Amino acid sequence: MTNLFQNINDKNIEKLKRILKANTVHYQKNVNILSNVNPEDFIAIIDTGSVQLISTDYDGNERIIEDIGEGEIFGSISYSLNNEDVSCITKEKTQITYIQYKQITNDEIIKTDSYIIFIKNLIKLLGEHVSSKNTRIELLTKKTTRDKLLEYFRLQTQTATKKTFTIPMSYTELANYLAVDRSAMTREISYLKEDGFIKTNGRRITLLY
Amino acid sequence: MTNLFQNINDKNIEKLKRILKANTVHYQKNVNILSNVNPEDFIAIIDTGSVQLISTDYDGNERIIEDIGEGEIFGSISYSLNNEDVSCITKEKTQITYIQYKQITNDEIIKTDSYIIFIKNLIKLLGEHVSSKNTRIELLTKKTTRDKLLEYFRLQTQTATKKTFTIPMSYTELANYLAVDRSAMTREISYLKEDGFIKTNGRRITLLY
DNA sequence: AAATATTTGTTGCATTTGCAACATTTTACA
DNA sequence: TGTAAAATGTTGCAAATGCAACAAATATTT
Repeated sequence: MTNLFQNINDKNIEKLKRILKANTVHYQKNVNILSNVNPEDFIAIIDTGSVQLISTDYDGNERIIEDIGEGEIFGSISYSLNNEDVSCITKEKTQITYIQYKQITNDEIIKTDSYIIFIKNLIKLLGEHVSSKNTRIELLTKKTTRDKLLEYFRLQTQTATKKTFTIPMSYTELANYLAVDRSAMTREISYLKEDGFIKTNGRRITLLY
Repeated sequence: MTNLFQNINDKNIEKLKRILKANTVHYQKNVNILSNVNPEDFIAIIDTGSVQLISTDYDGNERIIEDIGEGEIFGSISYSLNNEDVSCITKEKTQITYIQYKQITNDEIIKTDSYIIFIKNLIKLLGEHVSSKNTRIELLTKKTTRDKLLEYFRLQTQTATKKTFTIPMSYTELANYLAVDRSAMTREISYLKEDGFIKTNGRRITLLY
């Protein structure tokens, strides 16, 4: 995962942040932070901690749009607020740096040495963003819960070629991510165990095929 | 929708393309173009025409990842090929310009006047990409076909505040986009008509609420 | 450490959905 | 323009899934 300031030394990061008029804010846990942000286009970088973007529709149903962790970005370039009621809640103590979108191409910054690296990082980061959205769409378009789970498991093991892995979230969150009913998902996981596809130990899953 | 070369005059577009070592290729209809592209990271811009990204899983099921039209971009920054078999098929006669990702920050280009505008356009375009993915995810995470349809209809009318609109694709493609069975979707549309929610005339739909 | 909240697992039941197999209409193209 | 191909509409049926209502196990907080 790319970090917005990777390959830039600390001194230059500070310089960039100053020229970008970056604004760093600290939050406690469970704070709704979007209500504090001015509505202009911005990029937010999570320095430490994590947040969750949640939308609430007219029926009051909450839906997790995105989980955002350390080093990741979010903001108006990466999602539109539509008509929906989107809130952003810190999941723990969190530090966030805000950059106004329009500052990314201000007169001073384009003369800065590390600017090119910064832009490269930003473009790469946005690309990774699209890629992770595509992954979720791939999962969401699977027809059955079983197919969603098996594909999710496959993705978890494909990089490491390992047959055992630990899911990086709770089963409740996984059900949300896959957009299935949690209890129905648990049921399907039981069937997968019965059918000899997997073995589980808490959130640790071993593929038997 | 942003165009990668918007706000740049033709002369400068040519200059940029030259410095970016852009490569323009013409294709006939129904050609699999990804097989002709070298595997290095690239951005592809559709000058004219349109293409469809299709993945085929191990079962032979085809799934439309994305429809890409005039002025839009695709390529290795915006999706990863994973382990899947992704092919890119032209839907009509199509002209595509390829840019190597690494050229975006080459030594010569960063001295070019229109570079900043180009970068701005690229970042905006990538943001719009993420945004459209988010929209689809929002739809895919709705629980029932009815909810998916009603939300899709709402999104179609929200900008124009009109109650009537024409869906920009076939019902077959819409079913794919929403990841539901086509015939079941048709059935649900019938129910929506029965229940007085909508009125249809081909692909022209009027909301009655 | 006790109390509270959250997560996980289970299951009956009703609803929703995919699937299959059509007929019909519309569109593409040779 | 005629023919083939694609899109649309319909419906019975079986399978998958959401929902509800729990109990039990973990985690978190005070």
